[in-house]
Amino acid sequence: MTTGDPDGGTPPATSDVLWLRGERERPARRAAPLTLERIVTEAVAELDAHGAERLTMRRLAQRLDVTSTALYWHVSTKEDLLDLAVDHILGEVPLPEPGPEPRAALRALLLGWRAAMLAHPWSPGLLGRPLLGPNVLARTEFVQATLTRAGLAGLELASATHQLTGFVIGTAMTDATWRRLDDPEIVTRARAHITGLREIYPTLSTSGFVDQEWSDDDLFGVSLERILDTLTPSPAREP
Amino acid sequence: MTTGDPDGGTPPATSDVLWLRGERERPARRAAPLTLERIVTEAVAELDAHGAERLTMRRLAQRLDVTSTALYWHVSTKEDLLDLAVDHILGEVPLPEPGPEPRAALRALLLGWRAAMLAHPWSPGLLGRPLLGPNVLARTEFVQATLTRAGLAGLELASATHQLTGFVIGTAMTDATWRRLDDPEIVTRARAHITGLREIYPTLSTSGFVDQEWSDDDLFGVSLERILDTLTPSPAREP
DNA sequence: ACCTGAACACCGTTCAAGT
DNA sequence: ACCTGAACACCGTTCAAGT
Repeated sequence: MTTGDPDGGTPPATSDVLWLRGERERPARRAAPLTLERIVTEAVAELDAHGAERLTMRRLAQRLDVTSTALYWHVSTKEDLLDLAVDHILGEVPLPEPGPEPRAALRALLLGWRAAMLAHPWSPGLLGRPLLGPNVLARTEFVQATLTRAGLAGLELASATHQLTGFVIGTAMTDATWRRLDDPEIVTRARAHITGLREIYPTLSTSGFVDQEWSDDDLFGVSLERILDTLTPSPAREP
Repeated sequence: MTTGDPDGGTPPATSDVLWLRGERERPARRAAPLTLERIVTEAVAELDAHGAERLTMRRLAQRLDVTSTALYWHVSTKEDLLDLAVDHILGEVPLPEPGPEPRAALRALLLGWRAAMLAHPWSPGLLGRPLLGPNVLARTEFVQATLTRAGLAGLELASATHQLTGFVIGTAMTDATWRRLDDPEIVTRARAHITGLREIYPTLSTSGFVDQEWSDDDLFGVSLERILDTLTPSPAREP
């Protein structure tokens, strides 16, 4: 291999001399080459910044300083890109050490799962496509492996997995809805709407459903413990 | 009030005589007047037929035999229309008689909730907006009222509501994904994809996760019972 | 191999105008 | 009050062409 001499062909015509070329004619090398990874990372950034409805191929391309059509060399469709974005953020979910305590491991994983989704509140709404990315599957594998270690099998195992994943996804979906609102006043209006219909919604308007006595994180926390209670040996609870 | 004589003014000019007007000149009265209700009903029909991504204001208008811009007189935005569609199908969920058996009432309501969503598999994906329609609220009111009747209050009530609604929504979301697929072969391919990576997903590929030993409805059924176990007095179960 | 430019067939929505 | 028609400012995606 020779030293870097990329263009060993005929010398350039004298009409093209480096020192005579204007500043703007310099290679102006792109900050980084366009790769699938850069595209996905930037897509996530755009989604975080402006939400799902504002992500367009053209805006994303602008961010990456290329033509929108250039993206199609790396990704075959916008839907594929969204699938990649979802799996990408699920990669942020830490996989706990598979220690000797299944319950703690499950709790840690599911709290992390929820945290990742709510950190990117556009993500729960994008879960309506087959979740088969490596990061999702790794997390699901972890859940099932841990449940197996806890002694579950067959229908009990399947049901437990169903319960846990359904629960994280469902609550993330509804909780993300409220976190995504740009106008916090809508929450107050929603509350007023329900309490204003006290006759129609007697329980909702008086049960604390509309108050924010407990945060959604608190609620998720205690609910998760209740579910884990039924799946793994648990500390004693009063009936 | 006189008998029907809508136009009591000057008689029509002789150049305009009923019997001389061509067939095509007849009023050609629209099948039905355009109302918000017809719009929503037809939107649901279009969604059922072709899915969420194919619903456009123009296609919907065509279905209703009007201009797309006519819709905007009745509905202020497409998003509002989708909110209406979601609440509309939730109206299909039967509200059980609030009999003396809370557990049976909850089971019936939640099974109905799931059934309605899966009957319109585009709906779970549209749950990312504040659910404040009358039909959703009525169902949520029912859940909370029944739980209250079962003796829950305060944090326990809030957590139970959170668990149940999160669970139905989350599982409906993932189950609808697979029911929406036009190509059933994708399921087989998904299965093959996981079992093909047996080293990476040892549990998933051998636990029955990919087999269809239990239908998603079966899984929902038993999981729901497990959750209800923790919320209401339940028949004895072995530990 | 990788990117640009032009083009196609659409979108949601606004608004003046008709009846 | 209710609907049409034209128009605006976009979309995702394809494809020939450049380097």
